[in-house]
Amino acid sequence: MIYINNYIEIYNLKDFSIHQIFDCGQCFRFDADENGDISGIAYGKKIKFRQINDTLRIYNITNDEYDKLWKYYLSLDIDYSQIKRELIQISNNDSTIAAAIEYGHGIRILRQEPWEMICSFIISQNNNIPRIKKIISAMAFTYGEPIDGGYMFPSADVLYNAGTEKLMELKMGFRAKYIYDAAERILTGKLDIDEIKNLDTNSAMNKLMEVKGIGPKVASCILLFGFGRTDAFPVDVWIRRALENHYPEGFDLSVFGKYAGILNQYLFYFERYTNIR
DNA sequence: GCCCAGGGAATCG
DNA sequence: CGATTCCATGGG
Repeated sequence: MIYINNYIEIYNLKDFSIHQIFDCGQCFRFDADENGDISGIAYGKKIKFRQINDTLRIYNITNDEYDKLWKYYLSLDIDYSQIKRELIQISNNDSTIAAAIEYGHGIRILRQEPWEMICSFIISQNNNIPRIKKIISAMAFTYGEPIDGGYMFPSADVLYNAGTEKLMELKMGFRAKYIYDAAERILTGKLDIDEIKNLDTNSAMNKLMEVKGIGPKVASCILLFGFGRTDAFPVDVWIRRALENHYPEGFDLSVFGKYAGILNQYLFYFERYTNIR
């Protein structure tokens, strides 16, 4: 893959760190290389990011594509400074929340592709990040359309036609039947991406949880990272630890409303990388 | 309620 | 080093 002066640049970025964004457990198809650049595939395109201070260079896209797609993918249409102020104000200057926001100052929630997120977070259950990445990579390599520099994430159609036994060969174990069920539901219309987009978050959770292998944690990850639902609050082991450690008396999630999911990411990243055990 | 599924990473002794 | 634990969900 060669990028010949084929890039755009964004200047004066605030609340934006490409390394934090791609290292907070929301995305499984991007990796840092030895230069610190981050490359991967999304929306059927291989792209590469290079950030130096408050300038971001994006290789392999045009300004027009940035305006139409990648700006939203990176949530650069959202004022995170304002969201941070609101979170701190709502929490009455809670010291943990302030510290978590300070620590993960450059995190943004990516708006990724819904079907890929459904599969990715089904695969993620009871699993660790290196292996999740391997399985998703194998799915793309084996069943995805080839593009310049890699493979697209495969459609529900090809995954369904592969069948559970062939999916098992990708080392996804007992999750193969869950992927198969999700693919079947997409093909038969029992699960409709556009319908989910129009449901309120609670109804969308329930709809997603009709799929075998999707429980509350996986459903809220899908909504947060694949549908831009920043009110979804996935509770995984790190969030559970964060809440137990810092709020032993209990934590009132409801007051954070539509930004609870963004707070979730600050807390996750803070707990994951600052607290040993 | 409890254990297992399939596997590799992380952590322990 | 080998042994054990971890991980989110559903089914027996």
